[in-house]
Amino acid sequence: MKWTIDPKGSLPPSDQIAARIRAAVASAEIAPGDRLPSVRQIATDALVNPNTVARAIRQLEWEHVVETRPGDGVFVANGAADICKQWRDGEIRTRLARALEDARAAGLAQGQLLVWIGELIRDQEEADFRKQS
Amino acid sequence: MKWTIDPKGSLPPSDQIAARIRAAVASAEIAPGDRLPSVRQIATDALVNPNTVARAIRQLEWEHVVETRPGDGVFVANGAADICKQWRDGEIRTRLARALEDARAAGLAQGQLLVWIGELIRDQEEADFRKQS
Amino acid sequence: MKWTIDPKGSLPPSDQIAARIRAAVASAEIAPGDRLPSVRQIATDALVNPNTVARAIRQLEWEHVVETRPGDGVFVANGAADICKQWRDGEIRTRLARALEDARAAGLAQGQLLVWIGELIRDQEEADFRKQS
Amino acid sequence: MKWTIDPKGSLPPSDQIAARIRAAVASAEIAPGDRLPSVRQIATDALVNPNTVARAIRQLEWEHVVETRPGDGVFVANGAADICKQWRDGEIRTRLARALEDARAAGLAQGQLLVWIGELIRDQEEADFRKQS
DNA sequence: GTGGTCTAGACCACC
DNA sequence: GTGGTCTAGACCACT
Repeated sequence: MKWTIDPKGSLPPSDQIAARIRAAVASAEIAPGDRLPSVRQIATDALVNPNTVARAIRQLEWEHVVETRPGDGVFVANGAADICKQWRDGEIRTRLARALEDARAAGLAQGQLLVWIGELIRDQEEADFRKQS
Repeated sequence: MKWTIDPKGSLPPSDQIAARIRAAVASAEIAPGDRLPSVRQIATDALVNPNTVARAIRQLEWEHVVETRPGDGVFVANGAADICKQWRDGEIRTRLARALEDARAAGLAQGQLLVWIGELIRDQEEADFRKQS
Repeated sequence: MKWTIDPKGSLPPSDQIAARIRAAVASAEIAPGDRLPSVRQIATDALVNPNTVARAIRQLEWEHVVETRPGDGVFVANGAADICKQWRDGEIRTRLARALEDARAAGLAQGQLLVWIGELIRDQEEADFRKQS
Repeated sequence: MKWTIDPKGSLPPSDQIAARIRAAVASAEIAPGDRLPSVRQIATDALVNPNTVARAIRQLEWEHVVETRPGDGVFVANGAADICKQWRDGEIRTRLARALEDARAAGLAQGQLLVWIGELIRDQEEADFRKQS
C-alpha cells in the first residue's frame, strides 16, 4: 500500500490517511476481511506519527469501515465496500461539480466544455492503453 | 467588484488578486479601456495591504493585461480580453483534468462518470433557468 | 563587490542596484554560474533595505540576467553576459550621444571636438599604462 | 531667448539660469554690450522667482560676465565672450571625459568606441543638413 | 542559511 | 486624488 501524505495539505494528515484507506476499500485494493497493515507500519510508511494513524482508524471504526479485534489487528468490516464506494462517489461528484461550476461561472460555452471533457477522457484512455502494452 | 481573498490559501494573496482581475476581464465583467478600482480601494475591499495589490498590478502590467497611467489610474489594456480568456481556459482545463484523473484513479467506470457529468450540467442549466425567470 | 547607491539619484535605488549588477556581468566581474552575494548581504553593503534589493533581483530575473534557486541563492544566468553587454553598450552610446549633442548645440567646432576626444583617450591610455607598470 | 529650467534638476535653478546665459554668450547668441532681458522678464519666461534670477545675475557679475548699470539694466561685459567660451569648453570636456571614462571602465574596446563616436557625429551632421534644407 | 511574501506607514510624482 | 518607491520588521518555505 502506497502512502503520500502532505503534512500541510488542506486536510489534516489523519483525514488524509482515512481517505487513503477508504479509497483502497472502494477500489477493492483491500477487501472486507483483510487485515490492515499495523498502525506502526502505516506510521513509518506514511512518515507520520502513530497517534495520527490511530486517530484515522478510530474515525473509520466509527464509520463501520474497519473493526479492530484487540490483540489481533484492524480488519476491513463487512459492509465497508459499499460505504466506501458511496463516499468515493460523493467525493468525485463534489470535485466535478466544483470544476463544472467554476467553468460555468467563468462564462465558458457548454459546447467547449464538453469538447474538453472528451479530449481529456480520450487522452487518459490512450495513456492507460500505452501503459498496459 | 467582489473580493474574497484567503490570506493563507495555496496561492499568495497578490496572485489571488491578479487571478480575480484576470477572471473579471475574461468574463467581460470589466472591458478593455475600463478603469480598475484604485489600488487603495481594492486594498480596503479585499482586506489586504496596498503593496500587495500593487504587486498584483505590476504582474498584470507585464502580462499586458492592464496599463497604468500615472496619476490617473490603472486601465484594462487592449488585448487583455484574449489574454485573460486564454488564461481562464487553461485554468479550467487543468481543474477538469485533475478531477477526471482522480475519478479514473479511483477506479470509477467511465459510463458512470459521464452520467454524473450530464446530471451536473443539467442541474446547472435548471438553476440558471430558474434564476432568469 | 562595491556598492555606491545614491538614495535620491535620478534612478530609484532598486534600479541602481540592478544597473550595478548588469555592469558587473557585462565587465565579467561576475560570470554566468556565479552566485551573487545574498540579498541581505547586498542590502547591508549598499545601505539599503532587503526589499529594495529583492525588487532589483526580480527585475533582473525577468530579464533572464539571473535565476534564483530558492533556499540556495541567486545565480548569474547563462545568457546573461550577452544581455548585459548589449545593455551596457546602449547606455554608453546614449551618454556619448548626449555629450556630443550638447557640444554641437554649444556651437563647438567639430575639429576642436575631435582634438579633445583624442586628448582624452590618449590621457586615459597613459593613465592605464602607468597603472600597469 | 529660450528658457528651459528644470526646478528639480541636479543643478539649482539659479545655476541653470546662469549657465544658460553663459552658453548664450559663448555661442554669440548675445554679444558684449548687449542688454539682457530684465530680471522680471527672465523670471516670467523661465517660470522662476525673480529672486532666483537676481542670484544668477549676481554670480555672473562676480565672474565679470555681466555688469549692471543701475537704473539702466544688465549688460554683457567686455571680456565676457572669452570667459564664457572657456567655461563652455570646460563643461563639454568634463562631460566628454566622464562619458569616455565610463566607457573605458566598462571595458569597451577603443575601436568600438571610435566607431560609435563617428556614427553619432555623422548622424548629427545629417540631421543638421536636413534641417537646413 | 537562503529568498519570497506580507503588513504597516512614509514620501514623492503626477494630474 | 492617482501610482510608485522606500523603509522596517515579521513569517513562511526551502536546503
